[in-house]
Amino acid sequence: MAPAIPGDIPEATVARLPVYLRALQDLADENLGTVSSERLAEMAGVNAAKVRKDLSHFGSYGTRGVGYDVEYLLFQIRRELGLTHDWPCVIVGMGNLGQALANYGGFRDRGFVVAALVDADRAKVGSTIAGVEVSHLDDLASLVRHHNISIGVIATPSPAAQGVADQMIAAGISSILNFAPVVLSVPEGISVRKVDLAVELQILTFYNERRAVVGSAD
Amino acid sequence: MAPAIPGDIPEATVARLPVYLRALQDLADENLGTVSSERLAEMAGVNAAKVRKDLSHFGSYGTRGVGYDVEYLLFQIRRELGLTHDWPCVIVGMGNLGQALANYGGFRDRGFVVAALVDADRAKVGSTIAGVEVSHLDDLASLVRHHNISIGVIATPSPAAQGVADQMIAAGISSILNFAPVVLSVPEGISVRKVDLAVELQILTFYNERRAVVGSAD
DNA sequence: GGGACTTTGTGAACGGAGGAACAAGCCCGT
DNA sequence: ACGGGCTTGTTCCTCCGTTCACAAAGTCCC
Ligand SMILES: NC(=O)c1ccc[n+]([C@@H]2O[C@H](COP(=O)([O-])OP(=O)(O)OC[C@H]3O[C@@H](n4cnc5c(N)ncnc54)[C@H](O)[C@@H]3O)[C@@H](O)[C@H]2O)c1
Ligand SMILES: NC(=O)c1ccc[n+]([C@@H]2O[C@H](COP(=O)([O-])OP(=O)(O)OC[C@H]3O[C@@H](n4cnc5c(N)ncnc54)[C@H](O)[C@@H]3O)[C@@H](O)[C@H]2O)c1
Repeated sequence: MAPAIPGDIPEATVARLPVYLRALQDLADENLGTVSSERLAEMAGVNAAKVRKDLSHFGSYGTRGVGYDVEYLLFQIRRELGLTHDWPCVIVGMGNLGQALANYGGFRDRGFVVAALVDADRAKVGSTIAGVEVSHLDDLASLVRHHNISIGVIATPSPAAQGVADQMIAAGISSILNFAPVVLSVPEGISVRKVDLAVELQILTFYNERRAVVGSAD
Repeated sequence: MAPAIPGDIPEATVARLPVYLRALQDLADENLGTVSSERLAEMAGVNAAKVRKDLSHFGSYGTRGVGYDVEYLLFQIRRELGLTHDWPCVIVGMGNLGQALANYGGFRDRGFVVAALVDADRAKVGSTIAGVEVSHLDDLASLVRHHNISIGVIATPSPAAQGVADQMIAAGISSILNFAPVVLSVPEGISVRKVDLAVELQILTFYNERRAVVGSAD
């Protein structure tokens, strides 16, 4: 899961940058010129010192006594995250989840363009979802090359996930977002992030159960 | 995001239990009687020592020289996670994502029963999704009481999320899984977990961009 | 029954992340 | 020009989590 050696930015910091980014976009929408680390921290749901330390990894973007320039900080974080250009993506597996993802406008808004949709089921190939035609898995490599895709989203059933990942990597994809509840094995240099909803729910039940026990002990 | 004081189990351990659980279920399906920490670690994608230390928090469930009894360990982890009984859930917001979630069989399989579906749009209320009738948001409290729901899933647009969360909490829900890209503020004692796909993608682009820079420097 | 082998459970070292606190630096009003 | 008041950038300390390494404990086979 942990991507190889990232440089010198702590992984925890990287994971927070998108949260700061979203908060800053809200501030920009309200035409706020500057923001203090305290306010930004509150919006992001973290500690103010953490915000300052995170941002200091990239240089001194703030002004003492004033705060951070919203627009400038937005630009810097976007640059750090590589969001200065769009990222073409391919979604593999156009079932329940794949279709919901394809129809979701929130990706496009943030610079993630659904360039291709892929399924192994010939019955689905040829149909159009969210304005994009569904291609067959066999064409994955040529789609990746043609659209210069570097991000792959896996929304297939679990048993197919590893095979799809292998094909993605063979085609040149280096970043994978995996929704199938399996641990993918990938070579060095490939980033994988996994979203597993059942895991999230199970973590919730752990604390729920604990609370019940502790609560009844009062 | 971090749930209050959980007892004495490290948060990181809790987050790994569901992963072990899934691996153990696979082993049980193959009729494997015992498993070593090393094999389990490999399946879960973690370090073997970590597996042993995690499991040791709950007592000595293994046998030296042999490993862990798969069935017994399954039972213990299920018990720890509070998965000995089903958990009724409510999904609020039956758009793209909400419908995909409602139709997803993987929840039911893991003991999460979609007991109620809710939307604010009167045009959607009354329709049936995955065998469950969609109710109006106004009926949330009575649904929660009637079905004894303790888990709420938020799949509404961002601006509605905080309001929905407040209503859930007022109705007695104590665990929330939030898909809207906002930081929810909730009182002490309420667990919230957030799934933000755009954040995941942005983390991937960070490392992708870095790799490109490092790669070209070779 | 005993010795070799396997694997757990845990003590200790290590590294990274979080938070408090403060000096340095900047703005503004006078 | 200068002092008062903010807010950053950073230092230091602490804590949590990871990993190594090994003794304890059990199995298996002869
Ligand atoms: N739907 C959800 O809300 C949800 C939630 C959590 C996790 N997931 C996970 O996401 C994955 C997809 O879920 P779903 O509900 O969309 O399933 P689904 O069965 O509705 O869709 C799966 C799709 O993948 C296609 N497919 C199968 N093998 C393929 C292959 N080798 N290459 C390309 N496409 C292939 C199928 O034709 C089908 O269209 C599953 O792993 C599931 O566990 C889904
Ligand atoms: N669709 C995806 O793949 C996806 C991916 C990532 C994140 N999200 C997030 O999930 C959320 C839902 O996305 P979507 O694509 O399903 O949106 P959508 O617009 O398709 O659906 C939203 C639904 O919520 C209902 N709703 C609005 N206000 C409500 C309220 N106060 N109470 C109850 N219901 C209400 C609407 O009637 C609608 O049915 C959004 O916050 C989105 O950012 C979605």
